[in-house]
Amino acid sequence: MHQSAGISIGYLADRTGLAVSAIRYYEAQGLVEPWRNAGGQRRFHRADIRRLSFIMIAQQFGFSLPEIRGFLKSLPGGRTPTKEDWACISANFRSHLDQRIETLVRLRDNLDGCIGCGCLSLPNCKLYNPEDRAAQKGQGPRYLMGDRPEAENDP
Amino acid sequence: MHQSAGISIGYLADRTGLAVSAIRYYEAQGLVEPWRNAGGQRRFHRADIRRLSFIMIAQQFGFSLPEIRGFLKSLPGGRTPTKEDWACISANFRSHLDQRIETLVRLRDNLDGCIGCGCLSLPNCKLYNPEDRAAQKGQGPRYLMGDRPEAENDP
DNA sequence: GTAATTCCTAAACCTAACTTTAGCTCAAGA
DNA sequence: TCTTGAGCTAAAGTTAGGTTTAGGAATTAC
Repeated sequence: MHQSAGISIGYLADRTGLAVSAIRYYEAQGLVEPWRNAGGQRRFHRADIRRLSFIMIAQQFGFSLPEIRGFLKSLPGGRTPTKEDWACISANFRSHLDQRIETLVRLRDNLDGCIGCGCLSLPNCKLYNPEDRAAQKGQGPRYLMGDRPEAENDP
Repeated sequence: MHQSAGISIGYLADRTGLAVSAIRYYEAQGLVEPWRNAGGQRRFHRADIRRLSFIMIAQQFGFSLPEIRGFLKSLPGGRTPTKEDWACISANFRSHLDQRIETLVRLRDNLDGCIGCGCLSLPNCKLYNPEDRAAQKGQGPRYLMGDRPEAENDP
């Protein structure tokens, strides 16, 4: 199989707009796996241009490199990914994306209640509701917007 | 004016769910401005509970501390913020939030074209379009998804 | 064939957003 | 009063996602 010489890291950098150092960093993070030529230099598959572009796009959507590595795991290791491989990974990616957007929209809508009440703090504020709070990412404030159910004015 | 003794950093931490060290860090970043008591300990306004909660919420939406400081600048310095003050800042915040969500949705819709074509790379992919690319945050890939208009198969 | 690029590694450095540590002071309760 | 928890500062450490630097080695261009 005349797998060809592969492309150099510099060429890959030119084609993707990434810095050479970033590509080496991605390799260290297991996002791309070049081989080496006789002189020890990295050689990449032409398909890695697409792979790295996918990484850049996913980053724009706020996914971390480990999350992106997870997406990329579904791509075949031995051969060049086909249209179908990419369609599959894209669909998976898309569903995570939808989730992310929905979370933001829900938080925004909750915030709307706060703007309506004009104080960001009353019990009728939805961000204040435990169930809504549970949906938030990370730890979040224990008592959102500064009030505990019982009191605003204890010691 | 019996401005009261103010609240301690530990109490503020308990009420917001933030670490004491985080609150001190926010002070260093100019997000909150406590005064000191006779013994040199920080004292906060009760209204700072709300202020810090706002910071936490804005962070969940992905805003940086400098951006959040910008939002908070519209709050009055001398007096405790009123309902109206908070309504104003919330509206401002909301519009930035809308922008952020729109950007994500637009990117997602562009990605849909790619999923449709199944390859994440053809010229009919919208992420490939210079105008759409211009709308992206950050530098972004120069030739998105791995193809230049002219060629997939040059050197 | 030689000069200019490009590439290599390892290690240090960078920013954001914090946390941890060390050593010391203040305040609150029995 | 005295002990213990809470607070103070300054500096160093941490994670993510890289970049920069230093000192060589391989490639490419003329």
